[in-house]
Amino acid sequence: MSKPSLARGTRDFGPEQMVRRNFIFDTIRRSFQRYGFLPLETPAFENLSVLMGKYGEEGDQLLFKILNSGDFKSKTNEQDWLGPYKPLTQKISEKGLRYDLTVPFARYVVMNRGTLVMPFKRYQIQPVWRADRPQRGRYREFYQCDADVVGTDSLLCEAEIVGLLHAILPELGIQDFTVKINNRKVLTGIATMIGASGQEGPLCVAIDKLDKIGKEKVKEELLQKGFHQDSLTLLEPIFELAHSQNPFADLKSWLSSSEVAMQGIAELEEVWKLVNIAGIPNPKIQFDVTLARGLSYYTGAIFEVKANGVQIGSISGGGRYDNLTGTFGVPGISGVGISLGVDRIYDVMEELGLFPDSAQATTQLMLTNFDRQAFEYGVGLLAKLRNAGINTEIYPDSVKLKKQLDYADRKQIPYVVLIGSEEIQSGLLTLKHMQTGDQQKLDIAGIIAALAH
RNA sequence: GAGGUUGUAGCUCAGUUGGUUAGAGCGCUAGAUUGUGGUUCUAGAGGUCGCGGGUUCGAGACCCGUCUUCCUCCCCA
Repeated sequence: MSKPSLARGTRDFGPEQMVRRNFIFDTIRRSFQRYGFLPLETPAFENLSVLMGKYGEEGDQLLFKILNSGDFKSKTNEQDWLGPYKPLTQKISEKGLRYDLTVPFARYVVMNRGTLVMPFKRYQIQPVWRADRPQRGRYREFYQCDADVVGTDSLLCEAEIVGLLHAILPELGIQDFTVKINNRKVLTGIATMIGASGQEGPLCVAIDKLDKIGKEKVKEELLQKGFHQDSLTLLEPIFELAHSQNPFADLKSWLSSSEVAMQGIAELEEVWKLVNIAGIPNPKIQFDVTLARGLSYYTGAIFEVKANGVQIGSISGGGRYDNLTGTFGVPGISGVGISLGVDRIYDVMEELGLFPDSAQATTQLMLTNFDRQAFEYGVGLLAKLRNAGINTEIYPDSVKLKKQLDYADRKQIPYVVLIGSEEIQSGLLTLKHMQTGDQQKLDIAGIIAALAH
């Protein structure tokens, strides 16, 4: 009785949207394969033990948890229901919807490490779910397109990611974008340097907002989070780096005492070098110390891609994680990957008017029919036309011609064939071009020839 | 998770300080046109006013709750 509705933050994709989305998926998939990545799919939901603790506290909260089926209540006692919700959640929910594709991938690698060809390169295009508040460009169900390499420390992988992005985005029509790159090791070094070792989490979150809220607000936030005034003084050089001509050199002199930071800088320089050798013309990469990213598992390079000229969050993000498989008991497998957000890319393309109009019509030719006899005659022609490579359909009811033509018009079908008793007798069918209204009498071979080119 | 905002026909929206039978445009259906769509004309169908309570003689309008929309935080694709 009640009106149907969509769950919050979810959407249907109609035929028109799907044609466009498939264009994006196909483009991304083609490039992934061209770079040697193999396809993988994992289940929509995982055991919570796999998911929990991988995305930080915030992430755990944003996980969609699945209520145990059956009598979940029987395994709890009265005290569970009186106490806080988190311990109770653990007792009544053991599974959750995946939050990203990287963690399930790490799980897969660990479970199949004996059989995988290392380094293992996989791509994965599937929806993920997050229980946060929907906004523009933010949904509770959305698709990610991931490409990851595990089992090698080579910084070529980082450079290849830059290459991938420079292959995919322009092919979608997105010419003006920036690949922001940073390295977690640099951030770790900075944290140690200012005497806030181990505090890079909150430090990153605050620094990340520099270009949004400005230097003073960042300092304010850090003080609130318990950083000492001395730390802030030591942190001062970071604010100059944003405008630096040669940021790597400045970083090196500032952080010379930190071994970790120096390694991070060396990695960054190597990535820049490899990108140049790889010959990507005019690479749109930018070093950004303030780039932090909240996902807690990153340990090396960090990426984020912004489409310029639109008010939509980042369309892609990624980085290197040294110990993601370690949390599943198999340390020492380093990985690096990138994730493209199809839904945001769609929004960007729509805002920039990058979708071609034509992509929509799939039917090229429709047969009309005036009566039962014409209907049967038309049905008999379908295979011939389709075998000739023409996307063909016949109107399924012998209703008024007006209605049939109206249908063809609305579906933007370019050609219609009129079949009546006259046509059946002569074998000459009327081919009508919907846009111009031109009609000509042709036999079936003539129609196929007319539509062939 | 915090704060704000929105919801009336399939769509976009009117609806006065609470007052009788809730409107328009577009779209839809049928006809004008028994073998010709996109233009025009005519007629028609379509609404538990998001949902649930409350105030009132009377609620689309006021109050409370809830869901949803969009926005700012938080965080992210």
